[in-house]
Amino acid sequence: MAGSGMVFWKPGTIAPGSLVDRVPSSSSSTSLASDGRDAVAGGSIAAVYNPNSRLAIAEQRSRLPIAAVRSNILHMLEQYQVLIVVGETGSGKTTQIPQYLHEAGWTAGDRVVACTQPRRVAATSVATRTAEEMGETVGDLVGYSIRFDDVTTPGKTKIKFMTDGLLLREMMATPLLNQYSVIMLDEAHERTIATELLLGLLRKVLRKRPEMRVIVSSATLDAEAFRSHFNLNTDASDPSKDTAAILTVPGRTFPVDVQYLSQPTPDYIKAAVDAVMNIHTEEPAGDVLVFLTGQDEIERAITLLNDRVDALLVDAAAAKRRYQQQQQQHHHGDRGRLAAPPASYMNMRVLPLHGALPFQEQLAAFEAPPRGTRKVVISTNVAEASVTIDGIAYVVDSCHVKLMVYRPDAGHESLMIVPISRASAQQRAGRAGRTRPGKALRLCTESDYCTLLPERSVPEIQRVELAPVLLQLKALGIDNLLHFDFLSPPVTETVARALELLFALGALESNGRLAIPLGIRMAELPIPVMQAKMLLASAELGCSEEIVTIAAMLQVQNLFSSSASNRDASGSDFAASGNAVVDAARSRFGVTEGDHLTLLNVYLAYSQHGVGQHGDKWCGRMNLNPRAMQRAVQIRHQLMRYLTKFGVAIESAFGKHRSRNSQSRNPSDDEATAAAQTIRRCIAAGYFANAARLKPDGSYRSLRYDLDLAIHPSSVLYYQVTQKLHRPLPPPKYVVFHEIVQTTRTFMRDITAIEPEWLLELAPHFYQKPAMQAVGPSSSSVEPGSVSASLLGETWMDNFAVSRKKPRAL
DNA sequence: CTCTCCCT
Repeated sequence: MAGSGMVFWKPGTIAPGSLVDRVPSSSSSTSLASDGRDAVAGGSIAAVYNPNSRLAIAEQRSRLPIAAVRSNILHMLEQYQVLIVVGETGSGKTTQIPQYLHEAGWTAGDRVVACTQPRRVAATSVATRTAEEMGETVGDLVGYSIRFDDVTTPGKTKIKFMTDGLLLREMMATPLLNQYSVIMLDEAHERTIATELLLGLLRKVLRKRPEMRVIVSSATLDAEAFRSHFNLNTDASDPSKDTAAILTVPGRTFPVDVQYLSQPTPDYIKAAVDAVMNIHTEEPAGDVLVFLTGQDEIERAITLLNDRVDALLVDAAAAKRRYQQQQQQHHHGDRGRLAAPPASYMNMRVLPLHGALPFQEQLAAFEAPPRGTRKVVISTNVAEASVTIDGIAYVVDSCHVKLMVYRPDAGHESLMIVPISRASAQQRAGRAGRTRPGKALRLCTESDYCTLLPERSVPEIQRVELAPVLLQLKALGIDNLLHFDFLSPPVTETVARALELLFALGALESNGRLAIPLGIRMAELPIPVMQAKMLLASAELGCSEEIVTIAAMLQVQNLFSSSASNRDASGSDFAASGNAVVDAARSRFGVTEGDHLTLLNVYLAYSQHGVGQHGDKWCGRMNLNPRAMQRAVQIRHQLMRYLTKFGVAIESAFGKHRSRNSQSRNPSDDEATAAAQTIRRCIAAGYFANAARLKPDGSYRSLRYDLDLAIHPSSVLYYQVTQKLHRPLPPPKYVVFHEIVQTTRTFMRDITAIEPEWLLELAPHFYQKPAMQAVGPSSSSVEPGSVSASLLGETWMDNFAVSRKKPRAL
């Protein structure tokens, strides 16, 4: 048999390595024949040394469901320019189709086969697996390309896995994607924005490159929509002229028995806990995966579950004692009826899984439990598609998800808990059937499942703010957005809002064309549009050094995190103490100017103490997430390269304010204040459209859409203006903010204090002074921010305040 | 008194 220690080589070539452990056997020679055939067809594998056993791989390859349609795929690609492959999970399409294409000669010459993935981990892991199957090292014949990690060799790499967003970026440099002979859009049914745009753009490219081929891998539900999107045949009566076709490949997963509640539940967290306990006491061994919507729900469920397990163990111990006593009495001649021996239960290990967890704690959810222990992973949506946990036999699904939805009527995003789609529910249930038959319980009634859940999820492009998307399209030469072939057209009002913003930022001319060079540069920068504007404005304000750092820091999430040990040490209540630790960590770097300068502080401290030998320890003490910081460093380098490309000098705000003699010493307080002011002005230059003014009641009002806003509790300003400080500071009169998120209230996140005059100076096209100034001193003699709102009342403030000009119709 | 999840 082909053990994993065996070594095989292609017949007719010189075998590499030592002969010591090479034991020919009859079974290996038969399989070598089929193996050899593939290798010859590939034409590029010279000698093969594969410690993972090339033979076993060849057998596995030929057994995959997709292998049965290998020749169909290759033949259909001769006839049709676009092929929709409907392949259920486990069909092997992702790893096999690129290999088939390579073997069939689609990579001859300089040509490359590309396969896009919605996620970075998928691109890397699938590349690794494909390379292994081909007996290659990743980066040679098979490579991958994701942001900050390009593992390909130009001229040598023939099969390239990449994120969909990166291929979209490549189109800016090479609009016809000339190096690629075939592009496979994998997981297209997920409808990420990048895939959505690629679908529209490739339709154009295919007309100009008749020799090119596109493969779209999709779930059943969307296949016909993809086919008609790409089919250029207008004559429905003559299918022989079709240019796109659908091919269905069976999947290979195990059956999952799906069950529903008999009654709807008012509390799916409690229902989930009941369900897990039921599985634990009634069902055979096998791990459980529970889908809830967020961190707080997960922590609540964990507490409830651990209590229930404790109670169960106490009960079981008591039952065992009673039973033993009964048995003893029985032996002593008591003739009473004997109870059945009490059930003995496995141990249970309950683990959380969500994005805010430190990396080490995330890993715990993937570790196999000890023998005799049942693992229960309580997860957010990450476990639906982004990661796979081995050994799951039971799924408990709340049938809800937390979703960010842009609301054009309100002009901001909303983080809502909504029912999932039936497509999502199927995907979640499938997580129980990857290695053996499984069971799934949906925490809703079957009739609610059929009537209340939508068939499929709303594509991302229909629920996000569109400014970056439209800017990208403009930069790719799509001037008339109305004529672009969106598979799912975006919401008209969202388009209007986005164009309005792009115009206000100066990225678009009044005729709707991309402004040169500002619009092009903003499109090139891989950051949100307001930050791109801020970064480019820093060139004129002389603070690019600091702004590039702030821009990089704004890109990373979960900067602060508290490890389990921190939480345990600091208090009894799991969730609350963890938050307190994070709050304390944040306040350590906090400055009164707000979150952007706080982020700058964090970065400066990190670059002094957080790198090198004891760097991670320092991060641990500061409750900083080292991976997030490393990513910020990478992003900062990338942004620096863009600035260099644009010819922007790297200047420090401190350099500007420091006198010639004082280069060596630390800046004085005055100098620091002046530098901070320059930086805040620059922040306002990018974020001017997101400005808010303090009201007498202590809340804020946005200038653009007249919304009532609150400071998000993650902001240093929240910390400073509440009783958390020994002596709370007065809240700033005017602020700009990075984003609005509506959850329990409408919050501003990432906030910086500004002066209102800056809005008039930096964005005179956007803001005006009010015509009427009823009461109080003239605006030029008194700084508005210095006037106490509570003293003078809101009417005065309103009359005095800077206000938003009427938006210009586009 | 808060943090679904991806991507350039």
